[in-house]
Amino acid sequence: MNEVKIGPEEEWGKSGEVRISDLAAELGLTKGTVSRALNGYEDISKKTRKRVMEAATKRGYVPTTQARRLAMGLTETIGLVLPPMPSQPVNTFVSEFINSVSAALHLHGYDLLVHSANSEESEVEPYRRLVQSRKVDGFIIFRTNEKDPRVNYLLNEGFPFVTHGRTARMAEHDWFDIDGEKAFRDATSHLIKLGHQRIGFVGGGREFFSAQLRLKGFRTMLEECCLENVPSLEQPGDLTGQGGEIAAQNLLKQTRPPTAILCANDATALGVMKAARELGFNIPEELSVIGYDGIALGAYIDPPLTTLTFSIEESGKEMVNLLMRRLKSPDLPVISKLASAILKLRGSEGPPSSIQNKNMENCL
Amino acid sequence: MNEVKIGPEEEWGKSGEVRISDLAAELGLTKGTVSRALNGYEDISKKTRKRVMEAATKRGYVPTTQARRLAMGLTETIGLVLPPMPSQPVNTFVSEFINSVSAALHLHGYDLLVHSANSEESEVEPYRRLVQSRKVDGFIIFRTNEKDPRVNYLLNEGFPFVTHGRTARMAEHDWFDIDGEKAFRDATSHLIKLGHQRIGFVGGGREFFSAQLRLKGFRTMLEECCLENVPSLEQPGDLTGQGGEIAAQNLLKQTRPPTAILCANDATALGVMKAARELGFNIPEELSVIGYDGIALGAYIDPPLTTLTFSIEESGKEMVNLLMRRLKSPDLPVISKLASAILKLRGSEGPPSSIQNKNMENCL
DNA sequence: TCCTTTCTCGAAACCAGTTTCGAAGCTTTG
DNA sequence: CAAAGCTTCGAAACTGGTTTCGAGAAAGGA
Repeated sequence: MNEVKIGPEEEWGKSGEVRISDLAAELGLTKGTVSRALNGYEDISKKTRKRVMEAATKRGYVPTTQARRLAMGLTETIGLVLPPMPSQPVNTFVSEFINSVSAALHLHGYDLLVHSANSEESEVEPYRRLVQSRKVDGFIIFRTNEKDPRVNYLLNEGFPFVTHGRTARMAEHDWFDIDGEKAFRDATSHLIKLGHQRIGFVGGGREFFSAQLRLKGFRTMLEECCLENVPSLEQPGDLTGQGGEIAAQNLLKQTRPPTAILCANDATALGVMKAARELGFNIPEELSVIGYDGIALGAYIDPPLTTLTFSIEESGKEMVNLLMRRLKSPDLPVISKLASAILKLRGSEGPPSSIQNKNMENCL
Repeated sequence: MNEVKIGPEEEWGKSGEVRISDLAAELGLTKGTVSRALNGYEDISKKTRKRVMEAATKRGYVPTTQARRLAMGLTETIGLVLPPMPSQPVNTFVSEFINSVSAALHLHGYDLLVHSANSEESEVEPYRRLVQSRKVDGFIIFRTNEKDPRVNYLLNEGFPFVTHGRTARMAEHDWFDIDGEKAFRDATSHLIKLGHQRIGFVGGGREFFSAQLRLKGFRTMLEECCLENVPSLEQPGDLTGQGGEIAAQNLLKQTRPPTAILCANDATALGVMKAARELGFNIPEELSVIGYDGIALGAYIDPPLTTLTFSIEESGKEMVNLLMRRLKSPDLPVISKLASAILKLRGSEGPPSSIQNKNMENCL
């Protein structure tokens, strides 16, 4: 019974050793009164409130989070499960994203619980565990697939979450995404205006919905400009540097190689540039390359990589906003937000060596 | 009073809606008995234990984490505060590290709470808040400074933590580090063996202890090989690409520019390479460059960046091991672990164009 | 002055678990 | 057959807070 412990002045140097009951005993009040005084209830006299707050400050009293959350029935924690990392991670999206999400959550009094996926178990298993043990109130999901088991599971549970990226069921959940389709229309258009007519695309694999949308943007713009869509110029890719290398070899060894290659991400673009160098293609004179992600490193290579970039910080903020809204009012209609990427010209693209844009004039 | 609710078979589809009291009521037992049965206490008959466990499985009962942790007086959570990000982050250390730490913690039943530092407040503030609100049992700290306020605060509080990197008070806390001094001795030695005699160093600023140790390794090896330590060849740097550019300009515009530059990290090295290109230095023929960090991207640039690399996964695991040991037995003596980096030759270094290694023979 | 209203706080329930203690009931022993 | 010892479980306290309810005191109105 330490409720009665009003001993002599002990050292209160160490943080977090004062309980609400200690404070109450010291002030001759009950726990409930102290709690209400600190939480701004109206039924506490000004005098008492002041007395309580001063004592709390003096003693460095901070309520124990676990207890508060248990009593209030919430976790104030958002879960983020890291998808399995590529063995050679190239971009800093994840850390920037975590940073931004964490900062935004903090403004709302929420914590970020980061969990790593174990590649040996099902993709949804970490989510299931976090839901069942009630460790989190909601999830931030990124790198969505078109058919995403995580999304299916959480929708089925009725558990709050927001995705970075669209899914087949995007009408049923809040999401934030970058308009990759428009981004690739822009990039394709830029290349066509430079005079390119044979443009390759690398990386439209089935893995990620976003990569498919980028491919779609590419195709759309080709069509709009009356350029033929050559299947052999579309190479799948696993969104890694190595995948880019292989795809570039397939493209550049063709009888009529493309004069420009669009890549679904920067890692791929780096692989493409490497393979191009090895095959003797000068960039950008003989081959233009454009990536997607806006990695900072792209500015330091030779030539600097032209890329599509977007604000990761904004992504994180927006997603947190969507999620907070959902937590406050679970029954609100689903909303989504589409942000745009901008083409950052750095030098890895230029007009093709031999400009022959007769077709274009016919069309436009 | 849902203790008595033994209604007809309802759907138990949604996860986490069964409380221990529901289970107890259904079985005609008390909460305490059910709890003891599930937690392997000896004073429960085999029959009862089996009955309880089967019911728990059938109903999908999973104890509520918050309640369990409150009752047991622990948080089972480790805090990791992200230092302010460089505006142009280049390396993927943070995400890989988080991934590895999180996975390792999970094996011990611990969660990872990731917090971002707010640049407007003191560096220790996030730590103070997490300690006071008792949200974590310990910390993982990385990117230490020699005099590190975070370390000072936690040591003063007697709060458990492990650092990635050494500090001035390393004798007082557990730490893990990469032997950067040895790494740079190796790298310097490698350059000297190739014939370099004027070697520059970029990035030994005061910010990070580790960068100082790298500089120390560089100096030590110069001395061992009887090479003069030329102050103008040591350029400070802020460990960013831009810092590397500026430093390289300072080095390469000198009357007698170095034939090789060692960089305290890869971001710096990329900046150095960029500046060198712009000043017309061919790499590696006219200038060798070596970095530190082993970023995957280094393999894709031209020439591929030679760098010092280490296992981030091992770092994470080891740090978690150290921290778990500390949490179990707070009074054990401080221990530390030093891992080594290996020189990954990729092509950005080679013999200097004009070899003149007369001095070396004198010495060795 | 007495009754009603308002202010202020204590008491107790509650969140969902864990753990200690003691008391039945059964078995073993002398 | 009684005393002693086990086995097994219920009861209750405990973790550290929050919140509801109601009672006593002070203030206001008739």
